[in-house]
Amino acid sequence: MRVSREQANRNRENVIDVASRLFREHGFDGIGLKDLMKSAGLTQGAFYKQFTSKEDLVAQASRRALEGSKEKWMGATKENPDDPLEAAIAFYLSEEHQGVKMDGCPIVALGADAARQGSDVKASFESGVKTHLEVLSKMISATTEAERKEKSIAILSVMVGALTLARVVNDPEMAKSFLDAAAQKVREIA
Amino acid sequence: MRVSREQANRNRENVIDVASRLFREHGFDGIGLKDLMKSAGLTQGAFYKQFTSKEDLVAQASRRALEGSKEKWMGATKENPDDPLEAAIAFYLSEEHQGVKMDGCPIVALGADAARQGSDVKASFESGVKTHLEVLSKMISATTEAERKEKSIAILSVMVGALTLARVVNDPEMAKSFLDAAAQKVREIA
DNA sequence: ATTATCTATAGATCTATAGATAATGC
DNA sequence: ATTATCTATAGATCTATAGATAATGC
Repeated sequence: MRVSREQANRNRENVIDVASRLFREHGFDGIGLKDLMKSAGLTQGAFYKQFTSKEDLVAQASRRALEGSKEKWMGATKENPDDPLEAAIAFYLSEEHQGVKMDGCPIVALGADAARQGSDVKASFESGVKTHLEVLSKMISATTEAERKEKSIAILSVMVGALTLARVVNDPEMAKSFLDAAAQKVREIA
Repeated sequence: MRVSREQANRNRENVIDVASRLFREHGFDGIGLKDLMKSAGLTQGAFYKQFTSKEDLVAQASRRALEGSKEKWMGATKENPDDPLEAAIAFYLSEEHQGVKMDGCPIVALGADAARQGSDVKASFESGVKTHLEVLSKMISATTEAERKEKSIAILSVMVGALTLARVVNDPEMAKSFLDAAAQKVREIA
């Protein structure tokens, strides 16, 4: 039953990866440790040798999710080096992103949940938001650093807000109009 | 034990009011029917004579919360008829609103939760978001109706996004910088 | 007679822990 | 000898239902 240290580490990383996806899909309170561990190919009993509590996993999975999201943002620069912001708009404000929460932006999928959590979880979000803003700030034009910061915050806010709005309505056309209006304003702000 | 029809109606409305606040504070999954009913001065057993399921209450409490939020937006016009948008900025992008979820914007407090719910809950949010946009659209300038719509969507998105960001970080100064940057951009957009 | 609310409970699920097991690592 | 994982379970909590109670409303 016991596995090697390396395997145990792989297992732990896998649990964090799985949790980072399932939390985004169901919310922190929407999925239990039993199902999480099962999805990672383990049983619930193995959980507490790896994590001190569910909140511990919540914090680690949040960090993981935000790191993955930042990677996606950075990928936009690679995909379209001449206009990275347009590439970011293309993936972030897309109908696909609206539909697929599991692999999407954790700020939108879990922002309301995170606001109710303790400082460990918020620390994961804080450092993730910070790096998002850093990546984003390199995609835009500005004459001063203050302007660059303000623009980055505004753009991330528009995108987070518009995706949130798009996801809470039934009407797909209304949702699309939110994403499109946000895309247009992001271009104007940048 | 039985109460009059009028009292029963008052009780039901009270449960919806209480739920609209406690859901915003704890999330749809973060508070149970027992505590909800207790906060409304009733016991859990009375719940199912008034509601068909917890999801039913979730949908009704969401509608109630969004109506209250719209009222607050409309109050901004009364408070500062010359510049209603500035009044809206003052209450929405404030540190107080960042701190108090229970009476705050349900789109921010419950957006991530609502995205996971069924079409009844989303219908509550859809009609609420629509009316928010209508109120907001009267606070801004525009040459065409399309521009007015786009601006309204962008402004609501920035505000929802910035408040979300402000609530998921630990650092109060960072949070304030999000609210301030958003306020500035909202003024520029309008 | 009807019914809004109460107490009580069924049955499922939640987090966390206990003890057994079997493979690792010294 | 240590320990990662397993099965099993404790104790709390969740949604929903059942049946009793007492006041309303006809």
